[in-house]
Amino acid sequence: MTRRATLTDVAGRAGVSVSTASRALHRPGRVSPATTERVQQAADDLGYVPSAAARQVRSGQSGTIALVVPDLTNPFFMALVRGSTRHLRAHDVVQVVADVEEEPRTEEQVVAALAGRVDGIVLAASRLDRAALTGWGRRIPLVVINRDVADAEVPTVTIGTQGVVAAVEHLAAHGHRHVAYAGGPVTSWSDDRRHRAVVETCARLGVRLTALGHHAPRRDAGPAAADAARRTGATALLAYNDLLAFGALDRLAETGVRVPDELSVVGHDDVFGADLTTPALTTVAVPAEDVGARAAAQLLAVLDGGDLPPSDRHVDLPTRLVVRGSSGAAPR
Amino acid sequence: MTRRATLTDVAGRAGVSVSTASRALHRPGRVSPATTERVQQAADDLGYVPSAAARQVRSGQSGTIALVVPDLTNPFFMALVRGSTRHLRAHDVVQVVADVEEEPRTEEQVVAALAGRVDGIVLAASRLDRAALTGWGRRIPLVVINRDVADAEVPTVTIGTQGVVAAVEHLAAHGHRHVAYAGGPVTSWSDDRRHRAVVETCARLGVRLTALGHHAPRRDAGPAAADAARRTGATALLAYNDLLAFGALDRLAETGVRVPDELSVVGHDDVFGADLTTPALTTVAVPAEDVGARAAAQLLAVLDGGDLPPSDRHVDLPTRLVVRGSSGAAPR
DNA sequence: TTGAAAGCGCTAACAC
DNA sequence: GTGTTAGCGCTTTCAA
Repeated sequence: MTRRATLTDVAGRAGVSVSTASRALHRPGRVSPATTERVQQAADDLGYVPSAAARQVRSGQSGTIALVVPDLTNPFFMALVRGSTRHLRAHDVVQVVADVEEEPRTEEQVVAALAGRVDGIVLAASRLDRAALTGWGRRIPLVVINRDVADAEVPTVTIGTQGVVAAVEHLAAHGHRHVAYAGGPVTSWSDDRRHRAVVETCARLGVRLTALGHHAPRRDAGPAAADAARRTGATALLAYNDLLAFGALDRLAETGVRVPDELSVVGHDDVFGADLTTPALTTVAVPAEDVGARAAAQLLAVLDGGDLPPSDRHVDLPTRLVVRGSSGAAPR
Repeated sequence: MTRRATLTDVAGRAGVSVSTASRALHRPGRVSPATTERVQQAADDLGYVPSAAARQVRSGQSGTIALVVPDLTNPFFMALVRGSTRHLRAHDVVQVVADVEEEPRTEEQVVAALAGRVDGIVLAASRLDRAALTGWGRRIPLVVINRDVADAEVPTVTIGTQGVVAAVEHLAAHGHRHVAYAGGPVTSWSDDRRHRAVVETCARLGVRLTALGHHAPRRDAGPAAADAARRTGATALLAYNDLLAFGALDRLAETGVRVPDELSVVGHDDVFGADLTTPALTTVAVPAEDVGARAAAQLLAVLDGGDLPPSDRHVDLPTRLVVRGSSGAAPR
């Protein structure tokens, strides 16, 4: 592989000017069939691939948007990515996916690196602080998922608390009087919102609630959450997400605690694998693909429509409880 | 959001020339502190973000490579993506991930769209035919994962058959005399290779083998594979990948077939969730992150080294069997 | 139908 | 230390 062929090379080989070559390649019809043929042949011989960058310099548009997620190995974000990909593909927009591995530092760097090469960015569950978020919002079209940047003019897509509320109600209906909540990352807005909803619902139903503090949203953080839950004497454990719940189930099985007989466990997200565990995990289903698609749609709207009607600036998608085997009646 | 600010805007606001502005921003030290300060202030005020495209037109390099995978929702590819991401991040290269959803047509389009905007492409488990592959290999630096393009000069990273061979040996050692193999996609090179290894090992050990034909590498294709396996009278089912094995387990549980007592099941990839099933899935562990990282490394080597020593052009990474509960002694 | 030339945003010689 | 200028690959007037 030597230097990539340029349009000038193609034009030279075909014995025409660059402009003719350009036209032949992109506006067939404005050039004689014979010439078109010659140019295409030359392009083929040379393995010519048009430079998107050069196009972009002229048009000011890259035809690319970026989707930044905190953890690609979390099946929830995969689903989200897929929803976004599909929407964008249908609109001929190339998508860049970046995984920042839950690191705010990395996220900042990645956003900085991406800002100059894409037309807009979707930030999923961003761990950036509000100032950074509004700062970037000034420099490049932004859409955030599961963050509230209400006063700032950044469009958002969030997921509702219907599911967790239903989860608490479900537990209360099965006789649980004491529930433990294993929280997510400190910087997580979702966790904050979810936690509030749980607090409120427990209060309303007269259920005692113990907060177990913050946890990394990963399976390996689950065992500690399970142990903590057991120590509180709660009869049900509500986990920030399914990965955490998986880890809790691991630990409970290991220590011989029967689920749900001795402890009910409820996750969140209904990720791949939630129905593989024994017992299968009761969890909150989130329309992750929709979330991705809506965010992509919002970004495209901002990009070519200019401004979004206020009603569309903040989309909140509903969640719902999926009851499986890991939750049941409270002990005794 | 109006037009994005350009370097000219910044220079204008700071009252200096574009080149000074450029230097102040990227080569502090070659410009007086006072000027640097003014320029940076102006850039900040304007929310200036340098255009990567413009840079690229000059340098001919985008600092971006693409990773194309057949299915992002398959945890195996997620792991691969992560390995690649990490390697590239460490080398300051931005990565574009594209999910082509097992569609050769989509793959072709995506590659075409990406070829002009990235410096190179890693194709994981490409479904493109050999001609298309070599064609693209001529136009842009390419590395393929789990494909054999031996004669063409495309570097490859493949995974070995140690794991499946060990799986067959393990089954034979436990008294299985008849094994069924549920194949992957028709266009899958991995399936072909894996299948051959199974055929050979079975022959060597005097184990009867029934091929169940091709299956989509997804959970929803598993039930049919399970049914087919049962009909053959085989005592063990070797699945092309874990997703297929999960689906088979679903179906076996549903129809009351005990695993492994009545039928042993072995998957491939050891994806997330393989240890969540009951019984946990015996499977072949693949160093997916390594695969991604090696492919990325190869591409970078091609990109800046020019040519790769022949010994490094084709990397084959070893796999190993992980025995869990889903496989055991043959019935009676 | 085709060609010449300008210009997109940026960097790097090359002056001063 | 700073400004002027040329040119990266491409598209698009504007002429011919």
